[in-house]
Amino acid sequence: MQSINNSTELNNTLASSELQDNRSNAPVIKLCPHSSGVSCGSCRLNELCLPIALSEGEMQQLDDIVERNCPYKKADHLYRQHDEFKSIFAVRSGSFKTYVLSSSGSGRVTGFYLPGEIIGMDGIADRTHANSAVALEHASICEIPFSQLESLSLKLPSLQHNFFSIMGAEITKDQKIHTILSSYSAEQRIASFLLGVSSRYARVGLSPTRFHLPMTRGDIGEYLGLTVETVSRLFTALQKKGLISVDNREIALLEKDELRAIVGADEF
Amino acid sequence: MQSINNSTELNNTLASSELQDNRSNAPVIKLCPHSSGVSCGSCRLNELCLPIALSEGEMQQLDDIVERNCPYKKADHLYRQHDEFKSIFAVRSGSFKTYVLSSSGSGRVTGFYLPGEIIGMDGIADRTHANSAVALEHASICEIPFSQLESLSLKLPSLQHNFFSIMGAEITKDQKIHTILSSYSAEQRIASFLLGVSSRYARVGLSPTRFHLPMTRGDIGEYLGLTVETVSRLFTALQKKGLISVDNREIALLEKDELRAIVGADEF
DNA sequence: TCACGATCTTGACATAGCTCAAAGATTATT
DNA sequence: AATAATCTTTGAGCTATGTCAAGATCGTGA
Repeated sequence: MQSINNSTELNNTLASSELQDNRSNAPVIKLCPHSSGVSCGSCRLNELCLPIALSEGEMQQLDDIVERNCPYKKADHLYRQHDEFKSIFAVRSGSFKTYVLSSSGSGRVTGFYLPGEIIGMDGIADRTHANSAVALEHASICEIPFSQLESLSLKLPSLQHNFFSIMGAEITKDQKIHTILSSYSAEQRIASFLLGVSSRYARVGLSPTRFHLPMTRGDIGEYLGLTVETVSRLFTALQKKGLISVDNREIALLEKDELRAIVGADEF
Repeated sequence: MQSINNSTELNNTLASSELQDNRSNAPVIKLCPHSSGVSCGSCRLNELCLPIALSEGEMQQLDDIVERNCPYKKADHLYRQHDEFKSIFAVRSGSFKTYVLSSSGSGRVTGFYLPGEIIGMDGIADRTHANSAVALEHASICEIPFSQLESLSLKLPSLQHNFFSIMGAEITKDQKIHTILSSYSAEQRIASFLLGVSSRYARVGLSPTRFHLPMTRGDIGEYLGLTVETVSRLFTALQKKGLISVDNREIALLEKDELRAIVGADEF
């Protein structure tokens, strides 16, 4: 079966320079040097990320505080619940989920993060992460130490403005999920979820109609307040209706308008 | 029946000076003068609001951009969905709810805002309010024009820091509701909601065990993803168990520990 | 390559919470 | 004070989704 995964494509494209650099540096001392040829200025995501509309000089100053870490592999944690909050992270490639462990053991997924999106803002208020964040696949990130971001934001009005916007977008997104969880049927939740992933892939230049889901059905269920079984059944049902095609985690949206109709217009 | 409402007390205390000023100014031109004797420095909420830890001089600069508006009466809108975003608002007294109108007519409540809390951050990202905000009772607010807040934040590091924290707290709060909606039973949602309201009243110095709910059962239901009937039944059930006492909207939490046990420890 | 664990699917059944309905209580309006 | 409108409670039955169970499939590491 031929893969229609385009998330992995992006992943490779963006992370390859680092991966190669690291592999060729024989003596393992510092695997992920700060200067691995990647900079905000050269990053294809820079128009979607923190540096939007920054001048060359401003971007350079931001570059100086960004730490570009080793690639993460599946199941590696970026941080864990209750860890001290130090940085926020921009996803460069791959994907992450955030989750909380309920006292009853079972975790609940609170978010998925794709390239160009920012993780870690749950720790800003009380300096402690309220979630854990874990890679869903090979992934790379840019780490931005928060105290330095604050200092730099005082000097660069555009940066402060961008960060306010990014936090505002997170708030708007979370409130939208609130509405979804409090009033949508299972079918509406799944349709809305697929359309949401679609537009987030579109944002980074990937296909909005054919994509790979990096998360399990179980993750999706936890995120949407449904069980694995319900998620699975609905994928099957939407496929039978001809609105999507499902091949394991490869999804194609065949009838976007009908999906939109399911969630009830005024969205997407 | 004697009222155990203490929200109204706070309401009166905080808003009285303005109310009186306005009534005594015969010619109705500008009902709510900027200088009505209230300032951040003299506000009893200043330790919970934007000015936390600001110096005298800094607070004065913040004061200069704050607009203290006419009191709002029940059902008055602060802003409506799709309105241009211009300001954020600090609740000085009374309470508000935010809601979205689904295309199918019925609204969904996305939040409740009590004294000392900030409304309007849903508009920061795309300069348009994603919610409507409406007063649940007589209420007064401080309006902070966002562009001026941004400018001032560049000059006052503590103010920038506070606002980042406030936005971060909103994000953390929204993610917690996500967990509640995606995994709690109706009884857990109600218990969690009551404990949440309790600690928010405690924060502003009111009783955490006896309080008035400014919202209807219907509002609570929309907020928690339940129907009015379920909310009503659960209030009755919790009262029968002796955990709370309910007299219309006057609530007393009789067994907080048992309520905490219902939601499952590690909260509140 | 094989085998094991994780993930996914499907079925049968159970139930929490929804819907519909109607009456009582509270609040707002005239 | 009377009336209307809104809000709240309670009951009875229904249904969407959860639970439990069993197989099928996929991916991974030996």
